[in-house]
Amino acid sequence: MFNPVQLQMLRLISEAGPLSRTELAGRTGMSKAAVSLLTRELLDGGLLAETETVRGTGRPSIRLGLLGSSAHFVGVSLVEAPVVMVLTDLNGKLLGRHEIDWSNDASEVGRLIAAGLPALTAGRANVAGVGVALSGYVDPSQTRCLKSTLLGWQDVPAASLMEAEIGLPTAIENDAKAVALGERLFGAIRDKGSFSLISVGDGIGCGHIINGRLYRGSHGGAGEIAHATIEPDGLPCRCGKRGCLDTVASLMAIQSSARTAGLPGDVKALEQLASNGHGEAIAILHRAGAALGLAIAQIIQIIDPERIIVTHRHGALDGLYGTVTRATIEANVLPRIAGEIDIQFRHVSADIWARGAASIAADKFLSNPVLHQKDVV
Amino acid sequence: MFNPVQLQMLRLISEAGPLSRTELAGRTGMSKAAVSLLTRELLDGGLLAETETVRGTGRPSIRLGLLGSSAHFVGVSLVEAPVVMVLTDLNGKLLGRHEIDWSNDASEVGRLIAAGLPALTAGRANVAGVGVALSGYVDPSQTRCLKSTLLGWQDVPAASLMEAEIGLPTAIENDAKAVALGERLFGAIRDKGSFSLISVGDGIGCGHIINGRLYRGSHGGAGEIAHATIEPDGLPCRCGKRGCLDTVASLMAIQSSARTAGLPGDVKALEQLASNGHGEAIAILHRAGAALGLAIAQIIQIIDPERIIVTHRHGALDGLYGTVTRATIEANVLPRIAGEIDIQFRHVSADIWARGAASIAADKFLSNPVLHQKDVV
DNA sequence: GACACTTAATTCAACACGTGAACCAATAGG
DNA sequence: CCTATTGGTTCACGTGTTGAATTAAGTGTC
Repeated sequence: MFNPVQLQMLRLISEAGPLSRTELAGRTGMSKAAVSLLTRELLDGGLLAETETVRGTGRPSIRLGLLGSSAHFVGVSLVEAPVVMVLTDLNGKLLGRHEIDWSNDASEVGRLIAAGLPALTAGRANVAGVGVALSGYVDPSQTRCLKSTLLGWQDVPAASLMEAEIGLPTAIENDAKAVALGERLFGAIRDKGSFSLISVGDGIGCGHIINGRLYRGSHGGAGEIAHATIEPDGLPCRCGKRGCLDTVASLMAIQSSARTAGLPGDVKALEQLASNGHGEAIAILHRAGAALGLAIAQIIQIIDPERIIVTHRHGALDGLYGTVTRATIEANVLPRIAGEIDIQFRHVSADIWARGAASIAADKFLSNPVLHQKDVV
Repeated sequence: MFNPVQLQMLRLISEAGPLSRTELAGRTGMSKAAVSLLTRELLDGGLLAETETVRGTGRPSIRLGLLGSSAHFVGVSLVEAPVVMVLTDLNGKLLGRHEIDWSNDASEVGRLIAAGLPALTAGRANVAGVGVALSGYVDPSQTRCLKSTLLGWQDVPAASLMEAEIGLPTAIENDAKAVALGERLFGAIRDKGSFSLISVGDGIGCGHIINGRLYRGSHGGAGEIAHATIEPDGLPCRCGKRGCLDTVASLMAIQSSARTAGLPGDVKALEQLASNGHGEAIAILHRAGAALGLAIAQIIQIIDPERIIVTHRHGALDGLYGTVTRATIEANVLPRIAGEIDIQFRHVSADIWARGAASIAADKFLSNPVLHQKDVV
């Protein structure tokens, strides 16, 4: 339908915001004549719209922006209960939110999603696709779940099963990878650079964006730092190994350690105790921070990204845990690199998974912008 | 000069060996008509040649292969003394070898290279470029050395300085990255996949090929596992940190540990002692293997490559060291991933650096196949 | 306020490139 | 010797892109 240069234009505008035709000509390397023709098709197709006119010397330039309403995306988080569905537009703007029941049966999930769609979309048409984030490994085509312990899946064609119920193009992806892509496509870091996003929650996940593209690894296993060995001969992990990052630094692990020590499992309470000088609380948080920091340092040493983003909920990294994490990164990365890397800690809400999932659908749409029949249901 | 499709054809043939025009049409997506025209230019330009005719049913197909002699590359290893220069053709075939004096002055190195060229090339024309491998960080344009402890360089425009003396396009690259690219371009793994190459020698280096391309990292620091922390609170390292892989697993570190224990510094001798049950020798080698294995496991968990190649000299990894390395990798990678990854240990000679360096020049040539004036010096 | 100047965007004839279909070439097998 | 089969070439044609000219829409100046 659209040619590769047009797709490139959509990506450029998605990254940089509205651009004038002349700017597009410069960035794509096409002539102004070509841009004029190609953008006309995109305008006619309803994907772009003239947003603002910028005045300077000479004729004002007209910025062309993505027409958000040209396509909507549904993102579903199968990461935890309740299952959150969100609706976004092409710019990543959140337009709706809906919760549905949990299920670990793919077809049933599909039915629940389908049933939730009317409430979510509130009559909005142009839903271009559905993305589902889940904990586990996903194949390169983003249709089969190779393995998910949480869902009890092993080589399940989950996307196909759901798609059969939903009637819209559906793709699945690993939760952390979806969040990383969400940051690239819908978030603050929309450039062609490289970053790794580490999400700290009940578990720990990581997704890499390399040269602007989601890097999934050869077996969908890139970024599996939760089961990287951080403490050789450490605690046994449910994965069968020992001393995995997950056994020390995840909120679940911290909670478990705290309870064993007769302390409250809540991280905030633990941080409070630590700030009052409670030795055991300090030890638990220090150990978690040291482990997470070491793992992040390994990532930096191995792939040297431009940025590291650590997302956390409930302010989990606002206290000692975060401080030790930062200090440990600093101490275990070569100084000349450490100074160059932008490390951000960021609060996020529970909806981050669903938004990331929506970005999976949006990414597919930007590679093949076809609107489907179900528009006017 | 040549269009992108023609460059793609050169890469395809470099990867897969000689291909017929029909095969090229299939792989590039071009029509047979286009391939016929485009290959003719490449044949006329002297880059391709008809190599063999394959008979089957129907008209035999004529394979087109890279004409090795169409371009020659000089690779120089500034990694250790003596400085080795090699001459290769476009297929990576070694055509010459020459040693020159060591210097850490870039212009002087340039003069030494220039002086060595006649002996190396032995009258062969079409030298398209020079690549130099060195220990340190190199900028993305492969012209400036940002930092090299060994050479005492800090932000030195080394490639430009050398080029001024040599009169041929010259590029520099980190040693391990050059070796990894050499494997991709000249070696056994010429596909578009992903692998990490770990080179174990006096020091330890690592280069990543991701989706068929050298991944350098945002600051040229990808793969710096030598200074990844493997033993927190371990021995101090010259980089200022503690417990770096380099302090435990490099041949230098092993040698140093052995001498401290009053044992021979040679790895072979140490392996011999270990196989006779010498406790201290076993401990040193075991510790090295555990460290290297853990570092490789981290790489696998973080980037999930298709392959890991560990290169070593003097058979350093043939004994206990290698055995422990393998076992440690196995024990610290998620089983479902471990089983999927091809891990190879490979003996290499000292010329591997220079050959890798030549591949840097070859890679540039394949992106812009222009032969330069100096041909007929 | 008329005019020159500047930059954005469009139009249009010219053209380069890739394609499909037909054609020629070279072999194996009957 | 004929046919089937596959590889490779030729050529008229169409599509998509370009450069130059043109139109458009402003600002700054005297």
